[in-house]
Parts: sequence; C-alpha cells; structure tokens
Amino acid sequence: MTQMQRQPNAARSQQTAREHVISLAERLLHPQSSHEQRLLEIVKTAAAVFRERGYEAGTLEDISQQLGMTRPALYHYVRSKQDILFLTINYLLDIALAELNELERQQDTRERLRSLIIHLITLIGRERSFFTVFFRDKAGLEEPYLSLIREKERAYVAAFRRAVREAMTAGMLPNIPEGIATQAILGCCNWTYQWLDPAGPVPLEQAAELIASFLVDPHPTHLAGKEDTSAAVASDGQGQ
Amino acid sequence: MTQMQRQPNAARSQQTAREHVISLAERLLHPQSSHEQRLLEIVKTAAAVFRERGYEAGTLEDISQQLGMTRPALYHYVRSKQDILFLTINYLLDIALAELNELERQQDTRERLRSLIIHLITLIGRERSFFTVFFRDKAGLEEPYLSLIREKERAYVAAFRRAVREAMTAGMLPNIPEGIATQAILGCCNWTYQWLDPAGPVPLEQAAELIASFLVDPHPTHLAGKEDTSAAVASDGQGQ
DNA sequence: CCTACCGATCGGTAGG
DNA sequence: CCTACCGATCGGTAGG
Repeated sequence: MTQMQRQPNAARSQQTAREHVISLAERLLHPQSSHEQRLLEIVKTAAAVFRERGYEAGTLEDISQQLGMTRPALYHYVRSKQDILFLTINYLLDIALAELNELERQQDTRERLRSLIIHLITLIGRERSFFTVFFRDKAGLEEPYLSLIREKERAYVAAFRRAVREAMTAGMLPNIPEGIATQAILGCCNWTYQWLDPAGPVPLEQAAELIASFLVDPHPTHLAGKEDTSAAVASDGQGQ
Repeated sequence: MTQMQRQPNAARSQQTAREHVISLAERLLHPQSSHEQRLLEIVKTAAAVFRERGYEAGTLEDISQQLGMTRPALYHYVRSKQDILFLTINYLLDIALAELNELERQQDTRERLRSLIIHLITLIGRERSFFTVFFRDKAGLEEPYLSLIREKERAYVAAFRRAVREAMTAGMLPNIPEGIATQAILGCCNWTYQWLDPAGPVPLEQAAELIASFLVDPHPTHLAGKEDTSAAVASDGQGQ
C-alpha cells in the first residue's frame, strides 16, 4: 500500500477514498491477508466501542487502546472514523444477506417465514454490538455510504416481504397490507436487540421460536373454517 | 436565590443540581409561568435537534439558534446539556403515562389491549422526535437520571403486560410466556418510529388499527371451540 | 507504527 | 435587588 495520508480533502482523494473503503468492505467478509484480518479486528472492536458509547461519543482512542495500538496507527488501515462506521455496518449486512440467501431455498411457506424470523432474532442475539450500531448509529453515515447500506437493507426487507406475502396468501397471517405486516414482523424481531438477553433465562433459540410462533400461528386459523387449535392452548404455561 | 454558580462540581452543588432539574421536570407537563413555557419550547426544539443529529452531535448552538436566542441564554433555564436531554425524555414519558392511565379504565379485555397498541403507535407518530431521542439517545443519560427514566419506563411496560396477560388468558393471543409476548408486541409498536410515516399514504390511525388487528386477532381463534364470542365482536365500537 | 502536533469546535462560564 | 439576556473567552478534546 502506498502512503496517501497527506491530502485528506483533495478532490481526487475524495473519489479514491470512496473506492478505497468500498474495496476494503468487499474483502472483509472473507479476510485473507493479515492486513485484512487486522482490519476485521478493528471493525469488531469498533462495533463494541460504538455500541457502548455511540458513534459520536466513542473515540478512536477507545478503539486503538483496546487493540493495543496507538490512535494514529488506525490510519494505516482506514482513512477516517467514518470509514470504520461504514465498514462495521456493511460487514453486518453482508453477513445477514449471505445467510439469508441460504434460508430462502426453504420450500414450505410457513417454515420459510419461521426460518427468516428465527434466523434474524438469533443473528441479532449473536451480533448484538453490530446490530445496536446499525439500528442506532446508521444515521451517522454520510453519502454515498448511506445509500449503499440502504440498498442492502432493502434487499433484506424484500426477502422478508416475499415470505410474508406467501404466508398471508396461504392464510397463515391476518390479512392486512403486506408492507405493514412485513414491518410489523421485522419490528418484533429487530426490537429484540433492546430486551432479549442472549445470556438470559430463556435460551436465544427457544425465545426466537416462541416469537415465531407468536407471529406465525402454528395452525392456519386465519383461514375460514379451520378448527382444532386446542393443542396449542393445552400447553398453558403462565411462565415468566 | 443566592448565587451558587461558582462551584460547578462541588458535592453539595451536585445534589441541588439534581433537585433543581427534577423540580423543573415535574412542572413541565403543565407549564404555568412564562419561564416554564419557554423551557418547554426549549425542550421541544431540543427534541427536533437531537432527533436530526443525535444527542452527542447536536449542539446547544443548534437549539438556541432555532429559538432565536444565544447559547449562553440557555443557561438561564438549564444548567447543562444533560439537563435538556433528561427533560426531553422525561417529558415524553410523563405524557405517555398520563394518557396510559386513561386507557387502562377500558373494561373489555380485547379493546383494552387494542387501545394500548393503537395509542402507542399514534403517539409515536405524533411525537416522532421525542421517541427517536428516547429510543436512540436514552443511553446518553447519566445517573441518577437514567434510573428515574427506567422506572417510568417499567411502569409503562407493566401496564402493557397486564393487558397482554388478560388477553392471553382469554385466548386472544397465542400462548407464549407473557413477558416475551409483551416485548414482541411492544417491539411491533415501537419500531414504527423507524418506518411508519405519519404523512405517508396510509393515515396514522388506520395503520395503527391494522397493526392492532395483526397482533390481536379480531376473532378469538386461539381458544378452542368458542363460537359465541361474535356478540363481543358485534357490540364493540370499531369506530375509535 | 510512534511522537508530536494542527485547526475546529465542543459545552460551559466569566464579567457586565 | 431582580429578570433576562449578551459578547467574549475559558478549559478540554475531537478528528486528522
């Protein structure tokens, strides 16, 4: 890597800066060189720091100290604090989209929607720091990075929406506008980052399945004339 | 009032500063003097600024400029930026709790839960700035203010939980642990601050009712063999 | 990758 | 003496 730290705000540097961080982002999902692996460590540490203090209040000093390096040394890997925020959020979306693609192959309509819900909740539980930064500090992104993130976000929501549409058509969900139903379900899942403790009394997987059952009734009772929901009611536990 | 601005960090000053801002907060819901009314304007402007830029990035300069005053003039009303954040979030919770108390008188189990859901969603739509600051920047609160806010938050959640418990016992919700069901429903409602545009194509009230119908089935299909609930559905006034 | 710094801007406070 | 502020500047810290 050649050294280019000298002209941070020059016109041509702005363009290359964008290309630079995007090429970094693309390689971060599967880091190969030790340089890329170190960058991934920086991103993970940044997620923890930003989660704890927020993007604005969290400092590069916090990040570098946790990594045992000096603050100026960070500039060997990135060009700005903004770069780190982008890499952090982009890394999360890349993970989510990659895992999503595998789930979409699921054939059964109910199981596909259930899988998407359970996967999202467990992913949030596993990557709590990344999701907190994503949900809370996304607005701290400047253009064009914000647009890039929004595009990936839309792809994720679109997959959810397809599953919701099919489930609703099949009578597995109450019949309301599909966009609203999609956001309602996503809200249920996303909000778990605020309250569902992966180390809490209810195991993450189990909580995710309970929420999925809450949203997508195990029995298609929303279709007229269906009966026999007594099995679900029989397990009446007033727990928690 | 004797002048005490001299020792900002002295032990006794910390105590009076706390008492000072709490007494301000108590009077903000029903401002009487012109001084209190002006403080309320500051709080509302702060909510807009913090929503747009976040608590850390939003400056007192932004707030004072929008109000046509100088930044030092803000210190005639509050003692710190932190005070403003606390007053902002506390004001929102006081509004929410006051309106909640009226809704809890609702007798019918299904309608009470529906009312809580619809009320929360419409309140979020109306007070978008306050809720954004609350959800996103709450962690910026220091003690003891954070604990005061958490207590009011718990009271709000507890009311929701009571309504959820009754609805679940009556078979109007899928049977899962009531704490998880409560958070799932709250998540659905709270997340609307991220996507539900009060000026969007679907009117706020209507969207809120659709989401309520999505969460609490208009027909108690979760209880086995109950057919005679049609009377309750017929008699309830659908026209809020 | 460090030491040694910069331009700017922050929240908060002085005297009047 | 009170209220409602202003112009100027403080100490400290941010990203770079």
